[in-house]
Amino acid sequence: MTKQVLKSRASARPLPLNQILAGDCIEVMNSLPANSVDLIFADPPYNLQLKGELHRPDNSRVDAVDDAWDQFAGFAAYDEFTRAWMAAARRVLKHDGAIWVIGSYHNIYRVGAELQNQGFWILNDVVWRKSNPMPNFRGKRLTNAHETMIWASKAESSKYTFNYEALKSLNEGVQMRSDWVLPICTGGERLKDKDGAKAHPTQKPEALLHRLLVGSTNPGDVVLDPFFGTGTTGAVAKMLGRDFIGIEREAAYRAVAEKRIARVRKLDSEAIATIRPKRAEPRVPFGQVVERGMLRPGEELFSMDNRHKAKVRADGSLVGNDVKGSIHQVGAALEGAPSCNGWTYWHFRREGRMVPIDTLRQQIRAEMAAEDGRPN
Amino acid sequence: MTKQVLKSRASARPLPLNQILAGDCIEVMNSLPANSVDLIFADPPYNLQLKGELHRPDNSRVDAVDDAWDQFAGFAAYDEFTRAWMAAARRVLKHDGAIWVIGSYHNIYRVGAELQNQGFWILNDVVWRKSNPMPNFRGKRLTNAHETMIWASKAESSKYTFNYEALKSLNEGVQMRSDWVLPICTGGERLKDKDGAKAHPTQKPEALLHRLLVGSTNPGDVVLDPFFGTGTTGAVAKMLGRDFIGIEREAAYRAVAEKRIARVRKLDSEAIATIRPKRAEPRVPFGQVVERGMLRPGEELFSMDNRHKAKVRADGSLVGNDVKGSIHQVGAALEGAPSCNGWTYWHFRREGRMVPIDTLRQQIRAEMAAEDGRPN
DNA sequence: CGCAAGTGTGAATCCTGGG
DNA sequence: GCCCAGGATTCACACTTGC
Repeated sequence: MTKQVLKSRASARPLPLNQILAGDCIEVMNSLPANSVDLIFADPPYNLQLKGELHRPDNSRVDAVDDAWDQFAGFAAYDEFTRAWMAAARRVLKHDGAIWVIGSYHNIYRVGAELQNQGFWILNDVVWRKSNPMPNFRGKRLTNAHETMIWASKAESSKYTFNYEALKSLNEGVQMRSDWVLPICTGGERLKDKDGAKAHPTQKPEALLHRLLVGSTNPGDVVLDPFFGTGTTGAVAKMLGRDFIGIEREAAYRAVAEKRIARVRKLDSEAIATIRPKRAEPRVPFGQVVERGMLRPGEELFSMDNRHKAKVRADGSLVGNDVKGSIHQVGAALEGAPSCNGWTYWHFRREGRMVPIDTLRQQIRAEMAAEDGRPN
Repeated sequence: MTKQVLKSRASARPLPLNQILAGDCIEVMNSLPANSVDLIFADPPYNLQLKGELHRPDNSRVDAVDDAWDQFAGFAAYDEFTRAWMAAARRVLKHDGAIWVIGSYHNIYRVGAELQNQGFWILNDVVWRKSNPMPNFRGKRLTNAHETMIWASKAESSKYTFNYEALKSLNEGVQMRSDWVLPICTGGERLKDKDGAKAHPTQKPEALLHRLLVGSTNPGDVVLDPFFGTGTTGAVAKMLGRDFIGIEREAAYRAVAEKRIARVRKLDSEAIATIRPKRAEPRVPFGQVVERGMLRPGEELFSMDNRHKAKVRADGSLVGNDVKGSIHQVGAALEGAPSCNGWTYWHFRREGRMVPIDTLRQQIRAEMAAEDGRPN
């Protein structure tokens, strides 16, 4: 049993969580409360030159195009479509929320420019580098071996979610880059109709959504996908303990997605949990180290290279070489640096060895965690 | 002596070939005859919009791109700038010509949309994946590890130049993809002032231009670079036997570029010529050795017993004693053998010693392992 | 001389909470 | 909103210095 309609926001209307909503995504999004979802993943139609696939927001069909003038009409119609769905998405998104949009060179430049025009703030563009792309059969161009994803917060001032440590961990301890090498969706993951044909022409690999959701959402966040298709976003969101809202116009895709997501089992919370960043640790004033007697007033601290020293004072400040202030301020002043992390800069002597004072902070934090009964 | 003013077109005005023209690129381009250049490479300002200073974790300051030429009032101003230079470039370009524009997420979406708006026809977007990008020091986003290049013909109907076989040969028999892994410009290639400071903040690597010009121009073609900077385009064009026209506003950049290009020696026509190789066993592409500058086109390779030699060409093929082909094919032909492992057969001279080219392959493999050995 | 260790640096939209 | 201060944060190379 998944919760279906639970979360309510400032708006009185509840969110239809973990459901696939039928209909045109613009209309459906406009029926949702404003400022209510944490992340949007959008995989809009790429088509500019494909005949008969492009519709205006009012569902009227755009005529096929092939000459230069009609090309312009094609772009104008696509831009209008983009503007409309993106504005609707923007309204639903929380101020601190973010959006991902995936596309190819056919549409991504229109999309990226419109994101900026609407006030979204691009955080990165990410290249999905396909390890097994389709070759260019006619040999007239380069193998089109990648797609582009744009990651943008709702505004420059948004406090977007970014799980830096989790992605670094996914990347064997090295900071995650903006180029992601992943195979396209094939084999058992690729959904098929009864007759064996692929259920959706552009099904995205779950690995892509996995990395994306781990990196830019937290467990319990609400992820909206206005072009849901066969539900890769929903499947991965469910697995990772995120809530999703899918919107899909085609009944056939909705049916496939429903079945698919029903089969997905949510990972247990231990598996979902990721490394907690240090920023999330409670702040410990250096004065507490002194108060608790872990360091005594008058004791001397040393920089790692032993070139600088300072004396601890009763109020938790330091004094060294005529400089007084916090552990950070004195360290910065002595080094002539713009800033300094005093916790890692200063060391005390114990049994002839130099120990960073950060070990004392970690001790205090461990005690605080034990008191709260909270896992560290 | 290079030819200076030779080619004339339908227009009576001659083209100022292999020169660096001073001034605003829009005015200068408008002074050139219409429909006269074969390729444009444009590296316009990215409009980075940097705010404060940034320091590395070791407190050293990042030398940011804060030059006046990258300052724009906003997107509207940047769009107007883009529209203007692109229209001027379009006028100068032959109907069957093409354009490359490089940028980052800050500007590339504006650029790509305007390309389409002006009627250019995007052929590919190419991702330059940097093997050694600057990290994201604060851990707030993904490492910005790539830049984007858009390749577009003047119109959908253009018969653009694409040397499929040459690029395939550079990639040792495998179709060239839309993602190119190349290091940023450092070391001896990076131009410095007298005081050791970098001469230009955003100098592009020659390997990038090498691949681009081999793939999308022919010898004798005219390449226009309206944002010439310190002249990477001109240097590579000259080496590869293409003519260039550079436009640069800053006198200091022009001076550096002049000196740089004067030092470049044009490869002989045999080295420049590209071939249609028969299918070679794909392994590590020998072309990468050339692209990365580990061996220069024109350099001679020798058999271990010194009885045979061959010359390296720009597309990674060899020519020796009227035999042309891959390192393996030429070795086999010269030995009268049914087959030959070119990697162990061929040697180059360094400091009087003969070194097998296989050491270079091992070097590349080590780098590739470092890049791809971990999940990206 | 070689190897190890240390230093410098690259198109970057790079912090956050409390008062 | 602003100001202030705590304190968190890096990868791949090339080059230099030291033993």
